[in-house]
Amino acid sequence: MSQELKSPKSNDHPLLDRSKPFRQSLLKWFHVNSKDYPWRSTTNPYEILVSEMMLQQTQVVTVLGRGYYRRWLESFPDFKSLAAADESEVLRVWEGLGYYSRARNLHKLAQVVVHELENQFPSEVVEIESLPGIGKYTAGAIASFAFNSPVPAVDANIARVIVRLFDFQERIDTSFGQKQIWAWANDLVPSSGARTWNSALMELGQTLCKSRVVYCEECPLSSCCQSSQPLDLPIKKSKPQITSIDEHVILAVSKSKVLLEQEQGRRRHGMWKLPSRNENELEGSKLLSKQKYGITRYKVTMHIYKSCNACSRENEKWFKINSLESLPMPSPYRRALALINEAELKEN
DNA sequence: TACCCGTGGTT
DNA sequence: TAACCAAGGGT
Repeated sequence: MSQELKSPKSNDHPLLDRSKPFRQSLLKWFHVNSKDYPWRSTTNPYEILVSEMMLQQTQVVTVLGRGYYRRWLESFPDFKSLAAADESEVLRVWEGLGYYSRARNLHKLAQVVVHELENQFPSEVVEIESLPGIGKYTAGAIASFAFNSPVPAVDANIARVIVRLFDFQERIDTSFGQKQIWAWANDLVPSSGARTWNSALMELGQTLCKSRVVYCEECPLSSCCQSSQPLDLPIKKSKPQITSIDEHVILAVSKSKVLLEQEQGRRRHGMWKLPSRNENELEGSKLLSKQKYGITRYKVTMHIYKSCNACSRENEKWFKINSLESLPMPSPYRRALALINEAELKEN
């Protein structure tokens, strides 16, 4: 193969020859422009872990602006309280953030820390990565942010910055591409001050070196950036096409109770939803509403029918309407339940 | 490796 | 406005 890993450590790259002023330039910029996130003002591994799990594939504005981070720490302030909680309660606090396996993994992780590690979160990046729900990025992030360990942590922001800095003209969503980026990140990270370094690199990607907009005039690294067309990088395989599908569910209300079904599969496992029915069972049922929502690569049209004589099937259960708030429920069904008032009126 | 997993902000 | 995509990880 023509794909050879470039090794900046061997000083064969012009960028690394100037590594010292290069670093100082970024750190100076960060000192002036860094944002005041709550997870940046702590070195508590638990609080940093929670932020990293929440921020996977999720924007800062969602985690902070919609109160998820604050509510989580109020509900589960430490490993012990999280380990002791019911999964249902854990999912309820996570509700609306999506990718619910993150919450279940975080729950499991807390139980491992409390019951197997004597409530002591590991400081070695290899041990951190062995915990449930923790991959290479999150392990590096926690090791550097909480313990200031000199390790890289490559998220989408840092990958984009590095790829443009070195003008890497190959796909990054391959094992080779990933190895190259991590090798560069590893060579860039300073032996002391990794916490600030990784934060700075990340924030550069978040604010100036963005995916579809760049502000090179303001960038502290513009003088050593190798890319002439930054918006063409990084190179990835195009995303799969969106498929439209239909979903048929019932809103069954009786005696101030509503019938719900608990998800069993890999998707939204353990959460409650409006029960699914085959379309042919619903002939004659009144269609209350059609609501669209997206999930992964699907655009779903949810058809909601009023059901007058539904019976509970496997994994289905009646809940008092005034108890629904404590159940974990995916957002589309939470919205659909607003129809209850309307449905009840028609029942009476 | 390719695909799966949610949701909502941004362009 | 629809497409893009965000502090990724698991299988």
